[in-house]
Amino acid sequence: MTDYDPHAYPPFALTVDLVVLTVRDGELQVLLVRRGVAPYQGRWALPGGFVQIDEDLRAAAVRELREETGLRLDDVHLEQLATYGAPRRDPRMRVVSVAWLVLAPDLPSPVAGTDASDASWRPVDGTLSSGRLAFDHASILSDGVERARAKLEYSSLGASFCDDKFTVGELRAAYEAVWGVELDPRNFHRKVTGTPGFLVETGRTTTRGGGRPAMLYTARDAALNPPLLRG
Amino acid sequence: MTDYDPHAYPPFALTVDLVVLTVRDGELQVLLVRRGVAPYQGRWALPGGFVQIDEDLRAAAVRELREETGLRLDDVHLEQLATYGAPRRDPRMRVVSVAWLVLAPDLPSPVAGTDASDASWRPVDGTLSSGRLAFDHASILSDGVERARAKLEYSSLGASFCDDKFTVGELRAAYEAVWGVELDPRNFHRKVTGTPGFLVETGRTTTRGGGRPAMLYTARDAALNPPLLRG
DNA sequence: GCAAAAGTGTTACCCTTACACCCATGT
DNA sequence: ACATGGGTGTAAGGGTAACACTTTTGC
Repeated sequence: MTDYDPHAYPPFALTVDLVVLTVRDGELQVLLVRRGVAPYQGRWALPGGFVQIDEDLRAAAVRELREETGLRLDDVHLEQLATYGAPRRDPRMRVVSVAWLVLAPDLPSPVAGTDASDASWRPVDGTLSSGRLAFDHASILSDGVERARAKLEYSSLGASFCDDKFTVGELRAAYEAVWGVELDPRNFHRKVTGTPGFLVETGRTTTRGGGRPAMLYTARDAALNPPLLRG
Repeated sequence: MTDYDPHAYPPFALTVDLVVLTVRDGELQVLLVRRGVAPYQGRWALPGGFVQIDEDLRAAAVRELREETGLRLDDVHLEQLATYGAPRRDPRMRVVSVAWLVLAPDLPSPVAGTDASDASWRPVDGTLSSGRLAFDHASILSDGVERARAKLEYSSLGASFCDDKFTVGELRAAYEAVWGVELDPRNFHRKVTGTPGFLVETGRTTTRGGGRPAMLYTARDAALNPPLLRG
């Protein structure tokens, strides 16, 4: 960082944009809002908004997540994706946007408590191929999907697409939707249950989905992340 | 992105910071500049500077790379790392910084054409353990090193630490320095030469380093990236 | 009983690892 | 001749992929 004249630095507008991914109806979907004003009026866009001047970047992402999607941080995985700042990406003024990747389970009440006038889940494939998103959001979405696909290979993030308690079959369905492939149920089961630190048995089983009762798992061992002090 | 009042958005100062890594003397080193003014006067910091109001983010990183380190984009690998924007990360005002990761070969003229008053290569290990970098630059450096170590596992980026033409032994030395491990020369050779699209033989050999002449390779096949139109 | 999904066993294959061994140069 | 690093051969072990088979439910 170099010296500077505190009265002469150029001012930038700063936003956060959210790539909120989930698995619905067996396919990867993204949460989009419809723009009510120009530019790109009527077009679909990623949810997002301006960062407040005393607000942490992650806090801004969490706030927009709550305001525009009704999701809470406890429910989802949130990580920084990248920052987009081409000079003309917003035709009105210089806006730099820090994009965040959110992986969310399929929610019982889709997009509850939404701030935006019109928000809905849309299939990622059709959205990207139609090329009709506002601003550079198609590029951001593409990067987010690529990141999600890559991270599922070397992390336990796939569980972020599942509910609190889930079966191995439900987890496999999430992977199949994100990657667009079919996985062998037997080998997938052995792999995820055999990887230490990935799944934790709850001791409970379920028959939702039919067939033989399946063990329910959680993604992390709650005992390893105790709720701070307990008394 | 939501609606906004174009006269009411909060203004942010925007900088780029560079994590420039190289391998020197068999260890991973980072390029640091010494701050001449408060705050953190006299402390080491990452090179960087303000983004101009009509400048692309990557262009700002490339400009700072040239101004502060004398490196050209042709010589190095450059990728966005992450964006840091904690409200008090700069005690004077709200500054958000887009950090970039640069992987550079060990240069014959170290840090030529430097803009900063005092710049030098410093071992990463000692720098991180001393905890004396300005601002949140220790955190940025730590993230950059982690990214570099991770990417070497599933990409051919290790060659970014080598000169234009290099031997398998030189490439192995780069991996050993970044990871801090010893690799079996025989198996390493088989692996990198056997991975399609990683190395391209030049047909030339060298005896620098002693021993039997070693084949010289380049990282990419120039024929696959033709200089646009040629005829 | 039958369909459906869960879960186990088994085997072939591939990639990694460890290390014996040979090659081609400088001194 | 010898040291030095380059490069090949080979065999053991671990993980993956393919698939036969058993288990336990709902209907």
